[in-house]
Amino acid sequence: MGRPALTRDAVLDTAAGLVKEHGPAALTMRGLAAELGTAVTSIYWHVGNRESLLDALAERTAAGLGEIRAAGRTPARRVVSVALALRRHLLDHPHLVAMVHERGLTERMFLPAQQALVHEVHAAGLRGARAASVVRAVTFHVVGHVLVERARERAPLRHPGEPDLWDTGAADDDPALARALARPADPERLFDLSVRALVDGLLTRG
Amino acid sequence: MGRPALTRDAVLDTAAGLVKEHGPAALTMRGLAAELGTAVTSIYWHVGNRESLLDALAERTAAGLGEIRAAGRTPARRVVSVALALRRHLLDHPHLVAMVHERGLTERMFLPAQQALVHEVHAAGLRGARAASVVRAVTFHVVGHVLVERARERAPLRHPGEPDLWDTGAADDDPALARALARPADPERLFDLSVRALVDGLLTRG
DNA sequence: ACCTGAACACCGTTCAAGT
DNA sequence: ACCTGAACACCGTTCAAGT
Repeated sequence: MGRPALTRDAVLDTAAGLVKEHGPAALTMRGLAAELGTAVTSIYWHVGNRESLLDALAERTAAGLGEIRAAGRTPARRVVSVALALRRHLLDHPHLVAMVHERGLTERMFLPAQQALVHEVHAAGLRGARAASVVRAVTFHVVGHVLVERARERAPLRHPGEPDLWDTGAADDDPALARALARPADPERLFDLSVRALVDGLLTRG
Repeated sequence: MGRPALTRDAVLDTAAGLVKEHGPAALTMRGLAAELGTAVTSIYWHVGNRESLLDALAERTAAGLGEIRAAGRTPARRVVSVALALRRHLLDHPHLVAMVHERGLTERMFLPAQQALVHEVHAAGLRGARAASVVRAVTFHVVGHVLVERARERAPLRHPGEPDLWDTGAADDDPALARALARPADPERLFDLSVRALVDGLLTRG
């Protein structure tokens, strides 16, 4: 009767739930204790302090990214498909990924994806340090792009007068460009364009 | 005599100093008041609350990025040179830039750089929405790359057993690749490689 | 071994009161 | 118009005490 015994895993589970829903900033020790139905201080016995709780959570999340399968006919397309899948996954778990990222564990998290990329890059005829750089460049690009996207989402409402910085002759004689830059970017299309360009550039260089 | 009158600008100045040195998390209202030699509550009269103080600080920093000059002979090289300069600037002011980024003001901050990029992309013969996408892809890439770099710096000491995930046959028959991926990335070289590839890819596409 | 409440040193913020 | 101290509702963390 009463609550089931409090375990380290139970603490991590409900902590993960809170972070997934409201972000790491919303995870307080007292709130977590309330959710668990225990005293705050019990948590400390099981997981140390808040910092190591978040560390453990990040480890867990980093380990949770499963296999990623490439799709497409050419190596370039297959690499791009991995990048797209990776981006999808990151966007689907924004809070948890942010936590992993802040703790510098992103690289470990991406190990399965990197193995898939290695395979494709080999198929494209690259080997050794050269191939490694390509794999890394692609993962950096994906993570970076998603981070920038997410920052844009968080952006406050546009400040008055900002969009038309591009209208007022800043882009001299190219009104179509001015209009395009005055509009918010379409992250989906932008990502597609840039990974394709990046991968093409990486795979075709001497 | 005594302290010079407390002004909104004085508050922002010393707040900027604290953030620049120790990061936004280290900026407390009480600590700021102590630094200013006033009561905590005086700050509230001048800048509202902590959140709007950080907003104002971000605005300020975003406006502070000056002109960026391109260098090099071909348009591609000139675009790359802008990207390199941008990265330099971001790495030189990590805390302030993080603040701007978290508030989604990065795009505004990069307006001068984007204007330089527009010029070069025009020189490369691209116009309109196509040119706009190239400009955006490059800025996204730069910001994203720097964000990933900075996360890697923050990374804790490597966990035991992690580096050799690549040694133990994960990268089948390419030991040079395995060695390269087991080593930490060289961000300088990686950035150079990836912007060049990206810009090449973007400028040569039909 | 596990859980607890009390206590400490911090936060940001409000408010009534001063000049 | 500007500055103040007291007070409130929060934090994370430690510790002695319970079972």
